[in-house]
Amino acid sequence: MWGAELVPNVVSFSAAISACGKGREWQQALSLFSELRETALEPNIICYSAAISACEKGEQWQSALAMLSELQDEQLRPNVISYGAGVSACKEGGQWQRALSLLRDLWMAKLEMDVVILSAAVGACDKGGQWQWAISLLRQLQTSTLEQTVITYNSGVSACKEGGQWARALWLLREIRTARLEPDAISYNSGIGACKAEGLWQHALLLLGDMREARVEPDLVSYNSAVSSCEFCGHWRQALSLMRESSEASLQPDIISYSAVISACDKASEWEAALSLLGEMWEAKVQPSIVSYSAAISACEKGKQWQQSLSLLRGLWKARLKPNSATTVQ
DNA sequence: ATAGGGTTAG
Repeated sequence: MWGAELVPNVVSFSAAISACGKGREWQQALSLFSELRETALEPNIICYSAAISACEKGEQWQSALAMLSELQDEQLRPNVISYGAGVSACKEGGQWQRALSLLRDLWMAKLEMDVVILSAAVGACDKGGQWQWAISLLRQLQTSTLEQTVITYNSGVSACKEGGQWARALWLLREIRTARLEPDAISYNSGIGACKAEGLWQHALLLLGDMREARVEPDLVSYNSAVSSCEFCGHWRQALSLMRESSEASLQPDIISYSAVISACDKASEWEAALSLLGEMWEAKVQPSIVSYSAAISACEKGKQWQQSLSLLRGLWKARLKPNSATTVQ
């Protein structure tokens, strides 16, 4: 552009910054922004929003918020788009208080609230472990004139799950229908995930059944979540049988499926089953990870199979996976 | 002409 003696304007800078954001090149986006500052051009709200979004995609919540305050210093008014990118950046960084504070700013600026920014805020509460706030935001949505979406509910179910509020999670799952929306696989999967608590594996299985009945095909995440609830309860046979069931449903068990079942074996001190599953992974061309190895090693240790533990540790090294603190042989 | 934001599994 320079070579052709064409001078980029604010529009070209905005487009370029946005392109960097989409390509996950946040440093590049910010350096373009400082380049823009060195010209006689005045960055506008669109440039700023593109830069904030690039920070968000690069998980740089501090930079995103810095840009948001900088644009206000420049006497520019943030709009829903700038705030939306900011809330999302806070969500990624687990900064739920800051996300809520941006929501308040948006309200104070009398800007129109929308369902996506509210969902992002619910997501921030989810990540920040604030299920009460997540529910409170969801209630705000319900009493507003905004069109509700299943995604907001999904974030809410997930927040309850993260907060260990399984009954509330399942209650919200039911509320989706009350709101005349159709729960999708993610809704059910979050609900199944919420059943990872003492004695709740049967609930997880019931939800799998509910899904089929509602003609929402369980996917690998559904099965893996159910396996995980069995793992939590130490029901390794049930966990294994669920993994087999997923195969029959043409869903190839992946690294997460195997790791969860091997962890279930560990919990039940079933070292032989753990080892056999680890071997099966190789056959299925699923590369074991540090998680699967750790679980198998722990199972062997519980069974006092020191030789096996050592041999697995060596296998870990050979696979060039760094052992972590969970893989110590006493 | 140029900007954007939401959900699930080890």
